[in-house]
Amino acid sequence: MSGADQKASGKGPLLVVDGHSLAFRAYYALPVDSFTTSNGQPTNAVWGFAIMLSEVITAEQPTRMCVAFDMAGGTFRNKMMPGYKGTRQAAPEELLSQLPLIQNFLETLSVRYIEKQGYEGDDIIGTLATMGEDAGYRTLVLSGDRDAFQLADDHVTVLFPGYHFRQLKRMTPEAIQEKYHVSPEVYPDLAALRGEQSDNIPGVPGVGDTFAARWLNEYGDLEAVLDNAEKIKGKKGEALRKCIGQIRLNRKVNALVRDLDLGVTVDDLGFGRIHTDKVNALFDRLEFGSHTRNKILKGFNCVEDFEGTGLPDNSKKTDESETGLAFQTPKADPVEDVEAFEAWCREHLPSPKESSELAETMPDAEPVIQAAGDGLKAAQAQDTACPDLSKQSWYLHAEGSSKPGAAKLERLTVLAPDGHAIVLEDQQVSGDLNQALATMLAERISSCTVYGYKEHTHLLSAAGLTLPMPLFDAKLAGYLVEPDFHAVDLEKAFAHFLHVLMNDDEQPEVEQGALDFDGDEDAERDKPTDEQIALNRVEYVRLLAEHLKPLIEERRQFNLLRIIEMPTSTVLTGMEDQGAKVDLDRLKGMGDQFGAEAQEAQAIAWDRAGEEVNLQSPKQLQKVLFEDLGLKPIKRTKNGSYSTNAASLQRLYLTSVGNERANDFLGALLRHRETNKLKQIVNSLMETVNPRDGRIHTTFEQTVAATGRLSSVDPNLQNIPNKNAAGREIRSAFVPGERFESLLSCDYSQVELRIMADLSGDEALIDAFKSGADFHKYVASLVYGISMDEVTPDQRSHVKAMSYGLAYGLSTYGLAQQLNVSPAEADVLRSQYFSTFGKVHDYLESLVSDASVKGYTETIFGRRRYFPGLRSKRRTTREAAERAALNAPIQGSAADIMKIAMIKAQHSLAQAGCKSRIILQIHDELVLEVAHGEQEQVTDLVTDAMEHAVKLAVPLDVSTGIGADWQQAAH
DNA sequence: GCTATGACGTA
DNA sequence: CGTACGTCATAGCG
Repeated sequence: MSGADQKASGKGPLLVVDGHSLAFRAYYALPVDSFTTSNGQPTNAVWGFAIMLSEVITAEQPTRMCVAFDMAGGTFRNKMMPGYKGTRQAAPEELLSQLPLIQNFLETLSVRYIEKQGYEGDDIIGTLATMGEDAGYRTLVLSGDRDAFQLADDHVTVLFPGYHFRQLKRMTPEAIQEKYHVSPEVYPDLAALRGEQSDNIPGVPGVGDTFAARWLNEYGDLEAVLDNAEKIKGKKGEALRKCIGQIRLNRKVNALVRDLDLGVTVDDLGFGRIHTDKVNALFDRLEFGSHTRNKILKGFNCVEDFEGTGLPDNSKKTDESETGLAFQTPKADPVEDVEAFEAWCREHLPSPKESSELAETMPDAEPVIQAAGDGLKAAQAQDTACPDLSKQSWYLHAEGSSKPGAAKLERLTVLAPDGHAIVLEDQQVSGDLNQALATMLAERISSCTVYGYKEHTHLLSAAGLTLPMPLFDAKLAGYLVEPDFHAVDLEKAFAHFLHVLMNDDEQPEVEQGALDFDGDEDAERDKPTDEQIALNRVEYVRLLAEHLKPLIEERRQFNLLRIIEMPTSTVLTGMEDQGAKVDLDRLKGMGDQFGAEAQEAQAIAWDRAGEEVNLQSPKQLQKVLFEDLGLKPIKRTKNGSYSTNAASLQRLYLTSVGNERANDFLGALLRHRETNKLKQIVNSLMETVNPRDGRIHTTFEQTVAATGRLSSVDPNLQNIPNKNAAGREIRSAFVPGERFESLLSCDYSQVELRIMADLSGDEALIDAFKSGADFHKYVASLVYGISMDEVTPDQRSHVKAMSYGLAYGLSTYGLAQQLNVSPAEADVLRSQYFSTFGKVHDYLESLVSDASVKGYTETIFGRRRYFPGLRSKRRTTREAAERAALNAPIQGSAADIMKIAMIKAQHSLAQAGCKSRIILQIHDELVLEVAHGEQEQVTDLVTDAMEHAVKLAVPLDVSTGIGADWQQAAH
C-alpha cells in the first residue's frame, strides 16, 4: 500500500494499543524514584504510557483508537503452559498499582479500552487488527510484545519500543524481515524456537534468532523444521530434538486469536469528549507538572482547554517548545570570497560596537566573588541578567575533532540573529577567509553563543584562530541547569532539554506528518548532507541556548556561568594545550619492571592453582578460590557471585595460614593484582604520549561530575597512584619540559573541612583552624577532653577518619569498619565528636532536610544539584540520596573555590609575565610547570591565588613543594 | 562491534 | 553499610 492510497482512503489510521505491555515497558524504562508522588504512589508507568500515547497520536493522527488490557484470572494459555508469563504475574506492586490509574486516565479522555475474560490483550489486538483491515483502515499496533509482530502486513504496522523506550521502531513486514530474516507469518515460528525470556517461555537452549531463522529459511516453516530435526547436526540440533514438545506448545501459545467477539465495531472507536476537570483531578493526584500535562493533552488536541495549576515542574519549557517545536534547517547564504564574507557579517551579525556594548553589561568577577563571602543570598541578589540571545546573539558551531594536541577543524557554521547562516569548509577557514575570520571573532565574539567553548577553542586553534570568551556557552549552561544529566553530544543535549525525539539521522521528529506511514519512504529519504547537518546543529545550539537562558536566570546562575565556568574553560584549554611532559624512558623501565614482577607472581599462582587461570578474570578466580581450593567466601557482589576484591583476598590470605597451597596462591594473586595494575597504568600512559611533543594532553571534562568537580580523561591524570611507594614512583615520570626548570605542586589542606567550618559557623571548629596547630591533633584534644600532648596516635587517626567521613555521610558502621573497632566504640566517638562540634552536626542535618524540602542542594556560588531520590520510599535509595545530598554542597563548594583559584592563578601569572603554566588539577591540587628563575615568584603567586580565592570564616591553607619531577614536588 | 560487570586507581 | 570520578579486562551478546 502506498502513501497515496492512504490519502485516497480519506481517513486516519486505527491505533490499537497493548496496555499491559506498554505499561510494563514504561515501568522498567523509567526510574521509579523520579516518578513518585509525595504520598509514595509510583507514577512512572502512567507517565510513560501517557507520554507515549500522546506522542504517537501527535505523529500519526489516528481517527480511531482502542487500548487492550489483559484480565486477571489467566487465559487458555495458562492452562496449556502452567508457567506462562510467570515472570509477569510476579509484577511488582509498584507497577500493578498503576494499571487502574492508566485505565482511569483513558476514561477521562473517553478512550475505549477493552478487556476480555480468558483472553489476553494480544488477542484483542489481533482481533481489532482484523476488524480494522475489514473496515478498510490501516492499523497501527502499539505494543511492547513481540508476539504482535505476526500481525504486520501491508495494512498493519507494529510500533515497538526499542532500547530507548520512547524511540519507537516501525515494524513493517520489511523491517521484520530485515531484523529477523523471516516474514511476519513465520515470526511466531521463530519465537517458538527461540523462546521468550520475558514471558517465561523456554526456547531451544543455545538457539537465538540467528539459528532459528537459518533453520526456518532452510525448511520453510516450524513444522518442516521439526520434521527435519534429525538432519540438523551439532549441539544445537541435539538440543532441538530434545524439546520438540516444548516448541510445539510454544507455537500454540504464541498464536494470537483474531476473531473474538468484542461487541464493538471499529467505527465505535472514535475520540469522545475530554473530561477536562477529571483529567486535571487525576493529574493533580499524580502530581504531574504543567509541562507534562500540556504535553500529554496536546496529543489529544485540547491543550488550550488546560490551565496550569502552578505545581512545580522542573522541566519547564520555553514558549515555542510548549506550542510544538517548529524546527527548520536554516538556509545557508553563499560566500565565495573575503568581500562576500565581510559584507555578510556587516549585514547580518551584531556590529562590533553592539558586541562591545554587550560586553560592558557583563558582571565583574571581583565583586561577585567578594559578595559570596557574605553568603549565597548576597551573591545571588546581584546576579546579572543574561542578554536576550534571540535578538542580540549570533551562533558559532564548529565541526571536527577537538582532541587537545591533535585537534582538526572540518567545518564552521555561523548563524545570525535574523536566521541567515553561512557554512565554511576548513579550506576556507584555514585559507582565504582566515584573516577576515580572525578579525570577525576579535570584534564580535562578545555577542557570540557556542555549545562547548573549550572544544571550540581547540577546533579554531587548529585553524590558526584564537577564540576569546564568548557571551554564552550552552553546554556549560546545560550543565548548571541539570548537572546529573550527562550530554554525550549536542544532539543529545538538544533532545533532552527540549524534549524532542530524534530520528535515525539525529534530526528532530517534526510534529505533524513527519512520520510517513510507509516504511519504504523512510528508508528512501535522502541522508542529509554535511552542510545540512552543520546547519541543523547550529540551529540546535540556538534553540538550546534560548531554552536554557531563562532557566539560568531564574536560578540566578548567570554569574556562576560567566565568572566561574566560562573562565575555567579558558584555563583548562591552556592546560590541555600545554600537556604534561613525561620521561618515556623512565616509564618504559617501570613498565618492564612491573611486568616482570606481575609475571613472577602469576607463575607462582598458576603453580599453586594447578592450572593457568586468568588472574584478571573474577569469574575464573571464583572457581579456583571457592570451588577448587574450597575457601569460604567473605562477601557477595551485587549480582550474588562471590567477591574477589582485594579486601576479601586479604582476609582470605590471613585466615588461610594453615593451608599452604591456598595461602601461597592468595599471596601471589594479591601481588599480581597490584603490580599488574601498575603495569597497565604505565602502559596506558605511554600509549597516550603525543609523539609530536612527548607530552600527555589529557582532556579535562567540565560538565561530567555532578558536584561541580572536573574530571580527566584520555588519559585520566587525576588517578595516578599516590598511596603506595611503588605506585607513587609513576609520578616521577612526570617531568618539566625542555624550557622549564621544575614542577610545583600546591594543594589545599582540609578544604572540605574548612568549608564545613565556614558554612556551619561552628566556633570550636573555626577556632581549630584559626589556631594553626596540627588540626587533627587539636580536634582530638577537644573531642577527648585532653591536652594536645596527651593525644595518642590512635586517637588522632580515629578523629581524623571521623572528620573526613563527615562530608561523606559516613555511618557508624562504616566508621567502625574503617577503624577496626566495634560499632559501639565508633558510636561513642561519633557522639563525643558531635557534642564538641554541635553546629557541624546541626548543619549536616539541615543540609539533608533542606534538600528534602527544596529538592536540591546549593554550593556557596549557587551551583545546584537535584536529588529526586530523597523522596523515594525505598530506604536504601533514599539513604544513598541523603549521603550524596550531604556531600554535594561541600564537595561542590570546594570545586567552586578551586576553579576560582585556577582563574586567579592564571591571571596573576599572565600579569606578572611569567612563562610558568598550570598543567594539572587534581581536585585540591594544582601542578605547575615552572620556567627558569620563576620558582619563588610562581610559588608565591599561586599560593596567594589559592589562599585568597574566596574569603571564608577560616583561612584557606595551601602547602607547596617543588622538585625535578612530580614525585619530588610532593610535600 | 557493543554493553555490563568487577576490580581498582585518585581526591 | 561514605562521596565523586575513569579505565582496564573479561564475558556474553551479535
